[in-house]
Amino acid sequence: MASNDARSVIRLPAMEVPKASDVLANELRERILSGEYSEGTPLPPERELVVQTRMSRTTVREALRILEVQGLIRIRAGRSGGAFVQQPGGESVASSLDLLIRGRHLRLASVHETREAVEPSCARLAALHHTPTDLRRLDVTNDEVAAAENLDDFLRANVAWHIAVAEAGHNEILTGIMMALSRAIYTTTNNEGFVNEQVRSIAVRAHRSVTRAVAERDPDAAVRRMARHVHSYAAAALEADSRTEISVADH
Amino acid sequence: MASNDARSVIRLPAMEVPKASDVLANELRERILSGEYSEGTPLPPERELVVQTRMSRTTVREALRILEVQGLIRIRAGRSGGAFVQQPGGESVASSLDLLIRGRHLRLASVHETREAVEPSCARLAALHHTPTDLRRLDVTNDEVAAAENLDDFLRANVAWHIAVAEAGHNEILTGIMMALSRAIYTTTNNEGFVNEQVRSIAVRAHRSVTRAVAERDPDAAVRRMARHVHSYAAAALEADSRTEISVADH
DNA sequence: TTGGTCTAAAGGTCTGACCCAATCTAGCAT
DNA sequence: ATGCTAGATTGGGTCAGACCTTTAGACCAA
Repeated sequence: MASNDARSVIRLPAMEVPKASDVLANELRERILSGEYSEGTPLPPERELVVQTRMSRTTVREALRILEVQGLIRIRAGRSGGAFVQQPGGESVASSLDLLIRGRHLRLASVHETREAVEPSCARLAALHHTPTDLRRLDVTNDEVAAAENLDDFLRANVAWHIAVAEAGHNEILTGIMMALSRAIYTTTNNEGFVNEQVRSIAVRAHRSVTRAVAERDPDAAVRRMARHVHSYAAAALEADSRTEISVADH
Repeated sequence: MASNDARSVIRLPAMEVPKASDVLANELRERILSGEYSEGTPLPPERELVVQTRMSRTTVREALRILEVQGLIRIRAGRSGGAFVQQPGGESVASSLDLLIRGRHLRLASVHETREAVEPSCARLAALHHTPTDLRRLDVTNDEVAAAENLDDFLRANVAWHIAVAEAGHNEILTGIMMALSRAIYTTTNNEGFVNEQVRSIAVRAHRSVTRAVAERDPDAAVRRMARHVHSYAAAALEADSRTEISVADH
């Protein structure tokens, strides 16, 4: 090697040869993210993309599949089907967080830690930015929490209320994070049976007190009350299954 | 519609017919997430999966592509290549958050809001859970911040320090979130030119004071100082480009 | 009205071939 | 022996073309 150094002065950097499907996926992704195509705009049919790009249908389809998994397009079969542009929403963040949590077998503590970090801030933003519609939704969902007759109903309504708080803050990033955390907590708290009548009535009261702070646009109180609520809930859940890892969710 | 209600009492839910590639992807995903296969385990070659599943290679490949995008496998070409199991890491969360931020053209304020919500808690966890290695890394990266000679070096080192704080907290969810936020802030703060000598030296001092709190295992101080630092940085950045949306990152 | 049938458009799947990349190995040259 | 090069092998990447399935719409028949 060293003896060849003088052979030519030309030096080239290490190069990467991207896959064809990635090239197409990247191109389309940039266009979608740039906002060039608005929500719902149909991409050309696969066979049309084939003639335009001069790639094979296999390649085109792999590119579309990539974008679909990333939540950037939605694909429907049948006549007038095809690929339609879709701006990514909180769900894609939620599902990737979900994979992280389940795949790493993260301890329940990590999820609750994160929630304790995030949710009080959601309450704060909700107090600052909520609309009348948001307030109504908080009341409605908390009524459902109070009216729940079995464990599953309770958990579902509980998640709905917490997500309503996040959405009242009108910050889509935090909302996406909360959706993911809620899903994880939902699948773990289920089957645990630590949710008794007492826990439920305490939760309902805590929710009401947070809602009041939000309605009165008192961010500090909202933070304080939400922090206390989440912390005590986490402590109870952790005590109920100490040192347990998250079990695989039933699909 | 209403007149048809009486025609029959029978009600059926909307049904979904899953795609073959999704079926395979789901099957493999469940197995990977369950921990049945450890990190690095090779999946059978595509052609082998074809004979085992009696699906076509196209279908098998689409399934593998899905898992690859979700960060559950890594695919290498060439002899002794193939698909290898990979537990999802923070990067996949980061990239989906990145898509959300870029795709929705979220206001810079949203990103900073989220960061102000998350990062103080990272500091708190760092104060509680850090190891000697973590501390050293905080010092090293902050020295790089101080030594940076141009804007790009500064931003890079700055991101590295903040991620080091997150990792010192040993919570992978928060780490993933911080990675995503940092990436977004990096691409937006760049080109803005509000980072002058004064901002930089203030940042270095703030980092040192947070690091001290972490080293002394004083969670409250860590939270307070980090909150102040992040808040002032956000205020400065927001003032520098008020009411501006995130520009498309250069790839 | 209600249901059947047909057609066209579009995605979903299959087959089989060939191309490229990475690795291993046998054999040749020194 | 040593070292290197030329296949051989195993694997993913791409292509071309056919056929199946799903859906929308139109038209027809009871």
